[in-house]
Amino acid sequence: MYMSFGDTLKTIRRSKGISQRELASKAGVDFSYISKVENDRLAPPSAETIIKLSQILDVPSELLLSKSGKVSSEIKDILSSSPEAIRFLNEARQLNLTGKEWEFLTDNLKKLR
Amino acid sequence: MYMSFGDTLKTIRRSKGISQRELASKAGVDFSYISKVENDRLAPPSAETIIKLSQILDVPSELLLSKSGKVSSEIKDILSSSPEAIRFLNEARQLNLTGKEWEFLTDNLKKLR
DNA sequence: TGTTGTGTTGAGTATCAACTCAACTTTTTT
DNA sequence: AAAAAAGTTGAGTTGATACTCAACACAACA
Repeated sequence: MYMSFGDTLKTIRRSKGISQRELASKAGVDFSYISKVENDRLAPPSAETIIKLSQILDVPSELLLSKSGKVSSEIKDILSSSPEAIRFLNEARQLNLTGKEWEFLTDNLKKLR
Repeated sequence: MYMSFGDTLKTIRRSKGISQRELASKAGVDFSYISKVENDRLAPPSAETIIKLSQILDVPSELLLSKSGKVSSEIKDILSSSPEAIRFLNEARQLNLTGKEWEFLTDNLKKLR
């Protein structure tokens, strides 16, 4: 069952017992903005704000980032670093890898060095 | 020696013996826009326009995309598809892989299936 | 019951991305 | 040297992104 960005944020926030106002002020945005985002009345925040929210809520940022369709500047950096990295991702796309397979690749990464 | 997006585009275009006006009209943008981009007076075009330009110039799109800092919608798709893919890239970032290593990973990808 | 905390809504704003259009200059060709 | 082609520049436009601010609603608890 698919959960939107808004639903996901709302669920996490509630599970941590923190109000929209508190989350918003810690993240440096208006609380009404959080409300709208949680109800999918506005698009997800910027990658940077999503990362802040994740830190405040103490969840891995990949969770919300992946639901947002936004790309962090760190990831942009690595894609800027080499055409080969982009090519790798394009190849990977055609294989439609599962989460488990990505994890396998992450493990393999360590063996590379 | 580093070449900016603009320099790269200009060099490729000239090597193909095609004018700004011709490139622009084929890509569906104004020629003056190409001029400014080539001289780095404007930021690189959108990922989609970069891909068009690459096709017209008959070069792999990764070349210009990597210099642009832009991310194609295809790549965004795969990052939206799983947090594990994002995690993989973040891990890879810390290793600061070389082009050769990325190519190695691309080859490995095929063995995965 | 009223006031305090929490969530929702509408309308508006600032900044940026990705360009266009018109005028001009420089270079190349004949 | 004149004309045509190619390139440059400034100023402006359009739409999206990423929000804010003020007003209101609702719920709960003292």
